[in-house]
Formats: sequence, structure tokens, C-alpha cells
Amino acid sequence: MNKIDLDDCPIALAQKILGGKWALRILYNLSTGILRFGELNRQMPELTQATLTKELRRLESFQLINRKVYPEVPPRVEYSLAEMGLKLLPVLRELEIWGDEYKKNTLNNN
Amino acid sequence: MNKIDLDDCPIALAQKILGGKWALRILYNLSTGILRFGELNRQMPELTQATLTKELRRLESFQLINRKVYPEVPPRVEYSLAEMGLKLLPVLRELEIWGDEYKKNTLNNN
DNA sequence: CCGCATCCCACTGGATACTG
DNA sequence: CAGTATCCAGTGGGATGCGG
Repeated sequence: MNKIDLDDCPIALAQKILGGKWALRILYNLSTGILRFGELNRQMPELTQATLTKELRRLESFQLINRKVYPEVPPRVEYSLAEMGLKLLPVLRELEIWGDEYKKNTLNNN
Repeated sequence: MNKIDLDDCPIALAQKILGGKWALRILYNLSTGILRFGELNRQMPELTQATLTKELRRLESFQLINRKVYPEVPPRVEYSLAEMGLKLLPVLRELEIWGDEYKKNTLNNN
């Protein structure tokens, strides 16, 4: 039933995958390079481990990020952008520009 | 408390404003030009009048779209992109490209 | 250190009916 | 035609505690 949307509208697909509250933030953080779980969490202290884990798994299932586990003790897990995640960089850049501009334009209004 | 995010991270701001389930779809439809309420609704039959109204009001409050009411009978209301909405066009274009690409790359995998 | 399981709440957004 | 009003369900995401 929602296959119709996804076929017709790439934006609907994008919204479905990138929607959520954290997806873009996570990808944005990863755009600077590989990060470990704890590092990601420290850059976004507002979300809990549980939520971060869920989001990472979701993004992984959509093949936007890679998850590399090192069989060590203590464990180490590194996240990085996968191919489709890398292709999202132009979007993130434009979005960043827009967000900055928006803040400037609404400083006096809000 | 979330002012911290908004100051630090333009992406968080963008996600807050553009999040939702329909924001990007609506803006995407309006990117082709001015549309009346009914036309918008026809292009997205999956959402109800009530939901569409709410989203339009929200986007208007963020100054992404303009709402022009014609004092006629039957009433006519036209929606168009406002300044900050127009500045979102590059994002929408990149997102569209990405969505199309994503579909291609996942045809055999899904 | 990294993450899973469980529980739970708030809020988004949908259904439906009515109106100028 | 373009809404409002009301009510309600689903789910996204947070809190907490345990485990390898």
C-alpha cells in the first residue's frame, strides 16, 4: 500500500529512511570519519545508549553505515558511512547551509 | 535544554523543522509552483484533510510557506514556498537524486 | 566497552463528522 | 472548497537494568 509512494516519490523514500529523530544527526557525525560507539554517544549526549543502538542498527539495515566489530576485550565497534551513506553527503551539506541560514534569518523574529 | 542542540547543530534544527511525516513531501510538491489546498491533497491522497491542514500550518509558522486566502465563495487558498522554503530547493534536489539512486541500488537486494 | 531486553509514556498523526 | 473539532491508535524514543 505504501509501495505506491515509494515507487512514485523518492522524497517519500528518503523521509522513510532518514525520518526519525536521530538518523541525520548520526550520519552527520559520521561524515567526519570513523567513530566508535562511545564517541558517537559522547557527541550526542541527549540520546541514550538504547536509542543509539537501535538507530545504528536501523541505518545499518538500510546499508547507510558499516559496522565493524573487533573481537577484543574490551570490545571495540567502529561505525563508518557505507556507500549509500556517503552519497548522502551532498544532502547533509545543503541541509547544514540551510540550517545555518535559517538561524540567521530568524534571530530577530523568534 | 535542546537550545544547546539547535545552537550547535544546524542538522538538529533542520530535523526538528523538516522531520514529521509530510513536511518534505509538501515542500517537494510546492517546488513546482503555487498549489491550492485541494490540489495538494490530491497529490498526496494518503493523508487526510485534517493532517494536511496541521502540517501546512506548522510549515507556515516556520515561515517555509506562504498562505494566501482569497475572500471568495467558494473559498480559495493558495500555498507557495516562502523565502526559507525556496532556499530548501537544493536540499530537495539532492534528496531526490539520492532517493532515485537508492532505489536503483537496492532493487536486487530487497 | 558495547549493547540487548523490557517497559512505558508522549506525542504525532489518522478517522470521522461537522461548518462558513 | 477549505477548513475545525474531537477523539483515538500507533509508534518513536526514553529509562532502567542486565550481560558478554
